[in-house]
Amino acid sequence: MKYKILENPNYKEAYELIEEGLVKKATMLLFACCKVSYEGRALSELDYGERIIMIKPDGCFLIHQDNKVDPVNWQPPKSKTKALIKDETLYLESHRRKPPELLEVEVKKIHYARYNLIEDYEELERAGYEKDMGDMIWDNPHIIEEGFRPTVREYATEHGFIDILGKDADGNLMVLELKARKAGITAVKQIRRYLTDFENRENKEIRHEEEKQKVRGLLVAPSIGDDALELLEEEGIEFVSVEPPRELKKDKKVTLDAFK
Amino acid sequence: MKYKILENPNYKEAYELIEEGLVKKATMLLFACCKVSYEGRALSELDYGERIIMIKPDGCFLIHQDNKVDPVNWQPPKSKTKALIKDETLYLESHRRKPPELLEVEVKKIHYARYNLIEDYEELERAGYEKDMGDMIWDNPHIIEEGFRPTVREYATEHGFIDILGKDADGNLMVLELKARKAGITAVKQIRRYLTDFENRENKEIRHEEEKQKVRGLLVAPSIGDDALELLEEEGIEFVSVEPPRELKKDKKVTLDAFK
DNA sequence: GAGTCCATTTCGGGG
DNA sequence: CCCCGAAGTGGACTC
Repeated sequence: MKYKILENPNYKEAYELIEEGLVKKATMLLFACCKVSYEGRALSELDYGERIIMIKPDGCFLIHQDNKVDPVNWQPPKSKTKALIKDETLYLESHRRKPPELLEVEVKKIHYARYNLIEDYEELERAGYEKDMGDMIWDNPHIIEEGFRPTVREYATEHGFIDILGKDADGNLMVLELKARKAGITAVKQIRRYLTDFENRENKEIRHEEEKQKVRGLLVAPSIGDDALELLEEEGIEFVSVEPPRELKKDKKVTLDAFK
Repeated sequence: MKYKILENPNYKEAYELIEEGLVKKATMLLFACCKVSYEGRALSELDYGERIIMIKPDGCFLIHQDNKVDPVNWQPPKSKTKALIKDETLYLESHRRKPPELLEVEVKKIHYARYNLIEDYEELERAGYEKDMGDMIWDNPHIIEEGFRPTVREYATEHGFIDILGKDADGNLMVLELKARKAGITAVKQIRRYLTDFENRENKEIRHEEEKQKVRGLLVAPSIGDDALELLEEEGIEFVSVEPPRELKKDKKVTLDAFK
């Protein structure tokens, strides 16, 4: 059987449904009045109230209140769920090994319980992220400026990775920091630190070869905040406005499929 | 009526339940085969598959696949949900004004729909966070060392806020950075920047008054990573091991209630 | 396994 | 309203 549903089951019926759902690696949905305690990376208690509990076949355990996007308590994938009865009361436990974390649910009244073997073979197609911007600029460097030639992506410095490193038409080094959303002051500081690192390295390794080579810092983002703009100008860093690409791979596939 | 439940409703019945649930500001739970598209801060598409949809009275709209803690698509609180029928098909839309974001769900088959007016008046009680650590140290400064006197919390510097500022028994300034979890290299760098800021200010404003006053940087965390420890020793910053307090306010309340 | 960084981060607090 | 920073961040990717 691919699913089972119970309305207002008693604790024993609910227990059996949950055990069955766990064995079948089904997705479970409970609506119940419960009390929750968590101990692990932190510690929490939640007194009795009606909540929605979701248990997924990957081991996720979610408890949702009637507000917020995030669950009030949860366990991540690969956690082990157990159901048990003690003193005529149903308890649920979700246990994580590393780091050790335990979520305990005391179920006072269960209004609804179901499990389903869910059929979903699709994955989310996304666009408009920093990585997409990087891809686009790598393939179309003229977006930044004519003559720009990107050479390295994710170039490692002491303080982190430079998104794109390259040279301009005059052979000057260019350090590009990409942001898919409005850039803030932190992004400017980030570039400044990269530049410092890079210029230090410059002085040590390359300066003697190409004395007049400059290092240009560029912040590439759809827009920039006022305070960030101020700091950027002080620091002599440049800003280039680029929108993150809003094209799904699926759309590209369609184009490619046209050749078949 | 405080709830309504439908098994395998047709698109029209489901539509009516959802409309009713929206009017009553109920919490809704749908299990349906659907296709999802999102456009807003980013862009995404998700082809047909069975998912769990949760609509909360605060305007949250969640779509969960059968894995992961996070929903595959969502809208935050205060979003406006609409249901509509077009070509004998049920559509759900969740719209956010600022920033403009739209989530569209085309419902191919609805297996289950319910709404409930949820009764939950409890809030999560938590402990073991950075703020709790700050409270504890503020109230019990000897945890750091004998003679330590905290003076300011969240002291503003150019690069951010110093968690706790104070003086030691000899009158030296102490800059405390708190971490509720294992401290990494970033925490050490953070302190180093605070110290730089602070010493600059020192030189300008205070140095002439108290020439021999030192500034001590302290990283306060339950533990520290190897690489972070190395940098910390190089920088002459001190490490103090403190576990975040694991006591819930409720426990304190119980103590207080004993006086009534 | 640990470290690093992005995210439609979410969420809460302060100005 | 925006800005800032913590979070049981989660999740993907690299080493």
